[in-house]
Amino acid sequence: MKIASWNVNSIKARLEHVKNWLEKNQPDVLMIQELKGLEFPADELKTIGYESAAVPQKAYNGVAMLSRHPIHVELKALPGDETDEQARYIEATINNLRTIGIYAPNGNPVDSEKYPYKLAWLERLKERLTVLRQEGTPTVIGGDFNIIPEAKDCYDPEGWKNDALFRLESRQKLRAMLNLGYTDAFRVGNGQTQQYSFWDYQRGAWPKNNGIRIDHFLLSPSVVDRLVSCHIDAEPRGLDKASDHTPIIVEIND
DNA sequence: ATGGCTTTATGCTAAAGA
Repeated sequence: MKIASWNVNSIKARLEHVKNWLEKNQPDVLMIQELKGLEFPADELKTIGYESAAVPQKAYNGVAMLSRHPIHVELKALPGDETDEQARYIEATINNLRTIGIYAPNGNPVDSEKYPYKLAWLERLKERLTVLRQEGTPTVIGGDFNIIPEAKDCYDPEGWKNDALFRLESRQKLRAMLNLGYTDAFRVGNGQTQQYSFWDYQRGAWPKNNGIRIDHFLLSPSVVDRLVSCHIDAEPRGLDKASDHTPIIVEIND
């Protein structure tokens, strides 16, 4: 089973890229982040073989789950705060596997209310993952975590040390989730390699390879045992009118 | 350079992203 995640930075602007990538790579599941609008092209995706479930929001955020298999939606919001209206979470069951797609808050600037919102959101995510671990539910959680796990995941760790994506509090939230028993799938088979999933549109970040690794897959223990591979496909970042993120793909045995 | 691109909004400038 091949599961992918991609922050597309507007599904409307990136639909052709997404369709082309799906037809070439044929994943069983694609988690999409940053739909950036209320319209979702479910019919068009259906014509190329993908069911979909979307949690859209006007102008900002928005996540979706695409699958070649039936999707049973479990949750369309992250539990723990009824007042949170930002579309950042979708949880489903596909092929007896719990699949969760997330778009974690950015959190910048760190002296604004956005940073405590980010940390509180990540704490709620940790609480949800705790429940799933206690249940023993086989789980794959993927998406844009907006967290740089370690220095080797950033082209300039010193320059990023006070950014919300690399601040110690943000990294501690990710580590707390790993400490529940989840595994960063990318680091299982890629050793100490420096690979990135995001390159800024500005300052020639892509041609200079000034990237950061912020899109991740976390696997519960029984799913790690089935892990075949996890890789980042940088090719779509080089396309004309590209998203600033590129897909990450995890493959697990059936 | 507290933002050099890119996208959405019923726009003609602002907000958000990371």
